[in-house]
Amino acid sequence: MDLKPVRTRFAPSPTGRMHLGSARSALFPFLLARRTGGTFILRIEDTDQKRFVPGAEQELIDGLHWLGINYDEGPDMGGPFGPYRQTERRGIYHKYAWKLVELGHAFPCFCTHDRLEKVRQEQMKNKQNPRYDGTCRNLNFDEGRHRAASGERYVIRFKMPKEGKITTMDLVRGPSTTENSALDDSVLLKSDGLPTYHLAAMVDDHLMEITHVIRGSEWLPSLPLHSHIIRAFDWEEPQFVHLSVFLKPSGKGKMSKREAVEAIKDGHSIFVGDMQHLGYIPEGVLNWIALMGWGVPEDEVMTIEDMIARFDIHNLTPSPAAINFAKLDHFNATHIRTLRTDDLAARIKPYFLREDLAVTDDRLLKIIPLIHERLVTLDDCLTFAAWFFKESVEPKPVDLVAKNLTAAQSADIARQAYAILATLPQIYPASAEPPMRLLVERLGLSPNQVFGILRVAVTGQTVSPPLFESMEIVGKPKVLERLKKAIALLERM
RNA sequence: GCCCCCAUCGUCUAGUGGCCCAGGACGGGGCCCUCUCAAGGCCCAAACAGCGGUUCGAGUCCGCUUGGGGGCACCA
Repeated sequence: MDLKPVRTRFAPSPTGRMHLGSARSALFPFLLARRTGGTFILRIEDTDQKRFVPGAEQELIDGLHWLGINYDEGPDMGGPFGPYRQTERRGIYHKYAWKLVELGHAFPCFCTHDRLEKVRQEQMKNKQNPRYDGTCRNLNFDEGRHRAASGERYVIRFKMPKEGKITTMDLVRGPSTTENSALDDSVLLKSDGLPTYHLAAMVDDHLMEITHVIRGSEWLPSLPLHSHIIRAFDWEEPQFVHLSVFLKPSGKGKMSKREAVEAIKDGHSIFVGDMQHLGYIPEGVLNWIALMGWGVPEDEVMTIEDMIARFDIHNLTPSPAAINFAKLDHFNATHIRTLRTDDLAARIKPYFLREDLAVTDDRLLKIIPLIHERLVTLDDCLTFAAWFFKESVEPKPVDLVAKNLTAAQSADIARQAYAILATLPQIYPASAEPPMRLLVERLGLSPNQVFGILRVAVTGQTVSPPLFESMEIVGKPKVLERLKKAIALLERM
């Protein structure tokens, strides 16, 4: 791969929540920039005042920060090519739009919305493609400038050539040729003075010296327009890469708003902002996102550093990718397993606190080794270990009855276990397990039956970390107290 | 309706004309380990959308069909 330092960007519009697609649109240009020792910038494309959502920009910034996708220039930190928020660059676009008019590649258009709408209806009725009808296309330059200066409402449209064709280039799909006659006189500058995406993005990418534009494939159809704009200015064209879209898990279509909300009920989400709450760690989420649309020949479990070292545009895949939450769980669990004990403890603690459990660091550190490899998401720590921080547990009596045994028999076993454990100075695996196994043998039962009773008695649940290690942490007095309670429960059945 | 893009196991993908009776990962199934649940180990099932070309030879190149996705705004 060519390793000349590149300048790449993530240019979201603050119109909603940050989802997987946005995250990947940020990740890949970030990886390319880091791979080549280049620069990655964040630019906010907020030229649509109607769809603007307050707080969306902050969610974007928080999301990037959480994922570890750090940018070198952006609205919150500045940089040599600022400002990085398009509404703050209004004057720039105005200047360039009129420059294009001067160059004969664009024209001011004074057509009203109503008239254009009627024309469009007519065209649709006649089964024609809806297009601008060219009314203002050949307006005299001075007249146009005069009418605009006198306060008449206008937009500036690109003057698309009527004939000829243009060949565009996408790095993962190769060249593509389009007939100019299929293209419209698109609006570049809106009547509110702000640019459309087509103008703003091209101007900014040029001014900010972007070398590689990595963006969603929804832009592919307008690439010919973008190429035309760039060539009209006689600018150097950046390399374009269009990422495939994400499909819903079934692979049938994009995920709808409703389906996105549905997913959260199953503990899954397509929104970056929900991930932490759901117990996902950035390493897992990042690995998952990276592998959708990127074919990595080597080991698929990667840290962000691995990704940087391996990233190559030529391994990007053009076909749409279905979201697979099972794979997210896999990567999350795998990355959790690589965490150091103290790191995991720090990450897990908030989930206990969230449930108002009295966590102590000391006990938490002892518990981690018992639950570490059992965690798929961080909040799984609650299902395995919440009981460690409770004064008492409330086992269901039926759970205390061992398989193929009666309540009375189970109670008797519990009494015998109690008697043995009570004689020990302390309870820990080496002291408690051998005598318990002897008991199992003497009774002619399976370890599962006997240990099962003890597990439910001590932890209050049928699934738990290893029994004797758990007992050690809880301590002898509590173990005996809980056993006594369990015996009482069994006797009452 | 018009334009554009895509097409290998259920899913994400490897594969750039012979190394492929197609490899890996997730998920699924089985076995082992085992105090539950995990983790780990071993094994199994599972795909080149179809049809025509090109070629000595095609998953790999070309065309068509089909299927899927995206776009046709003073939204991005």
